[in-house]
Amino acid sequence: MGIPERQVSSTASSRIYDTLRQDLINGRFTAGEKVAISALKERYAIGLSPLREALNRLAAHGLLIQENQRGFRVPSLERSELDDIAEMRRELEGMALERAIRLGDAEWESELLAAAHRLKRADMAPDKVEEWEHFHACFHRTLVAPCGSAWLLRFIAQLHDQFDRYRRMAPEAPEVRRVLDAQHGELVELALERDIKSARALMDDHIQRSYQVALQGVLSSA
Amino acid sequence: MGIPERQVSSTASSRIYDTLRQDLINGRFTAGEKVAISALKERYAIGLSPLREALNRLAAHGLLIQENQRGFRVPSLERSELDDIAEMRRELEGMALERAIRLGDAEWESELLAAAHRLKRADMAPDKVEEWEHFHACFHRTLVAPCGSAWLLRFIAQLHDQFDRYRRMAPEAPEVRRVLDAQHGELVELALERDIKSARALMDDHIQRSYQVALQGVLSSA
DNA sequence: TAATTAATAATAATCGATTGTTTCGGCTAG
DNA sequence: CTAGCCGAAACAATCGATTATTATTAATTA
Repeated sequence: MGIPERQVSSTASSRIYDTLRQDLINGRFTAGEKVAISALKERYAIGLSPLREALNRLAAHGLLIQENQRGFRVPSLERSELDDIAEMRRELEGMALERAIRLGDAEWESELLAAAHRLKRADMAPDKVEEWEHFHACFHRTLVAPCGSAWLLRFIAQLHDQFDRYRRMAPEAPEVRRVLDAQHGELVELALERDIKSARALMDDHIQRSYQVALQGVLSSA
Repeated sequence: MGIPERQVSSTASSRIYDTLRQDLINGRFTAGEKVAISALKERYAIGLSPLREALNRLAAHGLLIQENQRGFRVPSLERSELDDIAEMRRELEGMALERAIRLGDAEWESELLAAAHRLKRADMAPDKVEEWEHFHACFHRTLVAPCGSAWLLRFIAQLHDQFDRYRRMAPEAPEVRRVLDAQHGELVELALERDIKSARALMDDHIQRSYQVALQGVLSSA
């Protein structure tokens, strides 16, 4: 009753894919280590076939490295790669934000306000981090959603996954965190005012600061 | 010999992946149709497991659409999607070309000249199209190769796959083809002269013309 | 001793069979 | 007629076992 929901059915493949994706982003695997497939099989209590299908997908997304006849490895964390990812985020999210501000309608404004509010209210306490991360990802996705390009959004999502691998590895930086949180609100304001130039500049600064935080993770573990 | 050879071993998975990728790009599957897995199994004489792993990878790359419990479908060809892909190509390849011209060294210049020459000499006769396509892809890859961003190159490669699905569906246009071929040579000249502005403009025009050609494929089949 | 090869263990990849879900055609009730 | 409900057939997903390849260790030789 109620909603005639589609998408009720999932598969073991896609469930383990989601789980592994989260665990990879959250750094629950040591960077650079080889993935022991049969160990995963036990750890997640899943069959080999769906597991291997998920690993193949993750490799295609760049969250794993696949080498013929020798399985999968977790990509190592390299400063040069973080630089690349951050730089691409600046370029692509800047582009997307500009377009979103041009194309976004009233409905977008509402959803953006809602997403920002959810994020602001979310707690960052250790046991609530997952929830905060969810709202944070949602906010950034909503911000650029009406950019008009499915491919641009796809690339940005991929870059976020990569970036978060680094960010979550980094030590906390409360004072930067406060600035970043404030910027979320400011981004909404500028978006509503349709101030493209300032919004892009702020987004650039936002990513740059996040980058600085994430960088500590690479530097400390190197 | 200097280089220790790599990639000697392949797997059934990656072989069928390469084959299917080519066949999808070449339009050997009807756009929008459901993929009959067991039919592919026969057609390519391959087991279910490697086949499914390949399909999962292709879906992650955007060359197939995966729906839980109902297998895989070949994406349909939509004008709006072609517009998106072409626009993204303009943005990303323009960006990459600019950086490549800034960063490319003498070795790059040599490889670029070589790639352009191979392409020029390649025959476009029906039975040699595969070879021409190979050299064409190589040329464009070489052109932007030293841009310094692995992620940018990855995105561009993905867009090329998508774009080519449309282009190869389109009817031949010999007079546009001549212009496009000439532009390859001009792109090399401008790159060697390090004329960033003109090179970007020409690349933009090149993609725009290719887009016009590819568009005929969508319009005629619609 | 160091290098090379042979034997063995570990594990990645693949196969064949089974299970579970969706689709489709006919049937029935309203 | 038409909407809804079986049951059968088709097909996607998954499992358990097997094969092929790589990694490790021991043995052998220069």
